[in-house]
Amino acid sequence: MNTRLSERKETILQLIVNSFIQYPEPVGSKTLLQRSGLGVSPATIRSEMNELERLHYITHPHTSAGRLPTDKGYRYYVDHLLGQETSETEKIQARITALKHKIKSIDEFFSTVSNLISDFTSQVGVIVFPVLDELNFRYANLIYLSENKVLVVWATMSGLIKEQIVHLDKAVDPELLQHIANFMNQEFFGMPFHAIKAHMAKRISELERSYNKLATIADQIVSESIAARQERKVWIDGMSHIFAEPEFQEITTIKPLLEAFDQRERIAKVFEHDRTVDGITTTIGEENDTAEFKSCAIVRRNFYITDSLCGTLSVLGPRRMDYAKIFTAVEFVSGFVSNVFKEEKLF
Amino acid sequence: MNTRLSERKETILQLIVNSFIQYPEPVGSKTLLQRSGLGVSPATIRSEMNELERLHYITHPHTSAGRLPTDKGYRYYVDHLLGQETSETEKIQARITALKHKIKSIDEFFSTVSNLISDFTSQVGVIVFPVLDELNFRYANLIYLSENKVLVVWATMSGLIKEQIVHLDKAVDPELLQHIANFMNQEFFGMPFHAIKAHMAKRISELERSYNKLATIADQIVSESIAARQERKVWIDGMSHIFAEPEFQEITTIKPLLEAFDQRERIAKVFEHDRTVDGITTTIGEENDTAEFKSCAIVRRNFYITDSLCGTLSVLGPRRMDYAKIFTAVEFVSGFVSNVFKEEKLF
DNA sequence: TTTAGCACTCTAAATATATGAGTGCCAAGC
DNA sequence: GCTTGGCACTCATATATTTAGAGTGCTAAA
Repeated sequence: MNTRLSERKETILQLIVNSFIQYPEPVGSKTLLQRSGLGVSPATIRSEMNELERLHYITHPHTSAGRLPTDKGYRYYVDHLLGQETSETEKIQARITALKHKIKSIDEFFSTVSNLISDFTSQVGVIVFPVLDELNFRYANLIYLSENKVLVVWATMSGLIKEQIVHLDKAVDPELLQHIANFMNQEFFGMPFHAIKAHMAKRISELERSYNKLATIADQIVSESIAARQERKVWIDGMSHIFAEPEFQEITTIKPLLEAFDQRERIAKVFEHDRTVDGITTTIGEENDTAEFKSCAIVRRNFYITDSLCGTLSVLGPRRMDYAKIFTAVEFVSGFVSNVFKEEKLF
Repeated sequence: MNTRLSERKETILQLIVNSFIQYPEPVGSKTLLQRSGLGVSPATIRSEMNELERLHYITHPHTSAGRLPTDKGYRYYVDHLLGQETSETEKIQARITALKHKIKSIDEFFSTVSNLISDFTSQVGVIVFPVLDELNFRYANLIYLSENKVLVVWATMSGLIKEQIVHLDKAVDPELLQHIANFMNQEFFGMPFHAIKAHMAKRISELERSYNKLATIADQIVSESIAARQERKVWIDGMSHIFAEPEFQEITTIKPLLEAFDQRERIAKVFEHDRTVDGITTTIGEENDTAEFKSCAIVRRNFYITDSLCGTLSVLGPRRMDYAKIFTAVEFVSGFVSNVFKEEKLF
């Protein structure tokens, strides 16, 4: 399975993949020879191709067509045949540096970053930011809307703001709300949101005697807005790049993709990444669990907010992608984002 | 120009538009006769059609094809021939009522509403919410990030939260920030954001002597985050409905649409509406200024936040739309949204 | 092991043909 | 003076036919 191909087979596979990435048509032995300085005849190439096909690295759509890579072929290419292509790093670096001084809000920041990555790669850029749950509490602000409606504003240590309306069972007045807010800000500062519910439960028994009402309401606010199901934030950019790809020139192929992107919550799950995975991951074609993306490849890379917490930056495109270029871009940009959170202390 | 057509011409135009809305093909005199109980021969219909074509209400793509409405035809249809179709109002009403008790945040609320309207109409739903500028100040929160970086959180009276990072020219400490926040909250409460800049300028001369530093920094925060160009919020839902429309079955026709939707700020401008316009507005085909939407129709309706301030709820679809159904949906849903802001005092 | 030669395959493009829905116009009829 | 049946004409769409050429696999010789 994991055996290495002969050197010439590797070269030919690499040439086929490169050719197919550049020109979206199956390539034949003769054309391949022309495009590379390979010192053998078409017939030789053909017999090697025959072998590669037998091993399922390449295939051809019909008898008289050229060869193109299979998922397995792409996989081998990505794992073994990808030369470091450092061509465009300066360009990326330049735009990233320019960005550094313009960060205005997390929302705008990620919106810009997803645009950046999509621009560099000419593919769809997706960023998934972790749920509130996994972030740390900075402060809460409670705004009186009516006697049983409160607008709750949560701020995280990393600068994310989340607001939410809570319908209370008991009536409140603005003064009591202020007390509750003070209480929360004292109690929860720096605490991860997921720990708050439990902390609240512990404190409530102690409090109930003296501050019955305060405790009950604070508890309801925590239950309904922190403990309730939270949505991850997702930024998607450059969906129209899909139209440039020759494999997506028919509505029947584009439609499912765009429909999938209409479902943000699902997209968040698909593009999220295990936080323990460091470095770039690629899933190619059938390796993707999501039906809609089985004709695509996804390149993912975590960026880090704290040591234990991360978001994911991804690129989605056709299997026929310039992986070298995309790897460089993803590596750089995700590194930049991690930096913003860690070393630069921008948030 | 604004003259009324003869009754029979109106009937025929109406039949043509209705037929074309239901079946996306030009309709001929014979087919039209079959589909309607019109008591005249095809030849008669043909001569009437001829007349209607001479008056530019209908056209035909080639000699041997049936007729279809022009923009002018649709316009006449929308202005004069639209019967009240009250068929689905209960269904809409039901889903709206169910929604009322689940409002959690402005973001989620509009995300749900745009989904609702897109669902009812089977077209693209767009909601534009006014810029911060036009809303009223509730409170500001200043969070110390580093000695010259502040996270500013603005809350509006209507419950919208906006956060922004400001890079300060002068260094601050958390205590000073707290003073500035207190100052702002006292000074600006209830004031429309667009008035704050001027108010600040007026106060700064009085203050400068005693609170030099506070005033300078407060001024910078106001200038950089309130006075700076603000983005309207936009929610778009149901873009994949476009794929169901027969006039958008080729990538060349879909691509420009989706590319336009990638540019949020532009979309906001296109779908925004003059606040003085009350009631539904329709722009059909060439009536749309935006090049990308000249093959579409847009139905817009303002909803009201205060007497002088409003957002817009719109539906975008092909010219060949079921206007009656869409008018009903837009009317109901925008009415509901206005209600949420005004009478129900949810925010 | 490599290669030239050759018969064979199959798509894609180009061309030809047929179908039929729809039109405009005219002369006859109510 | 409308209305209508009849008829020649038009033109997009669908189907069938042909052609060109890129590419293959196989074989036999180097």
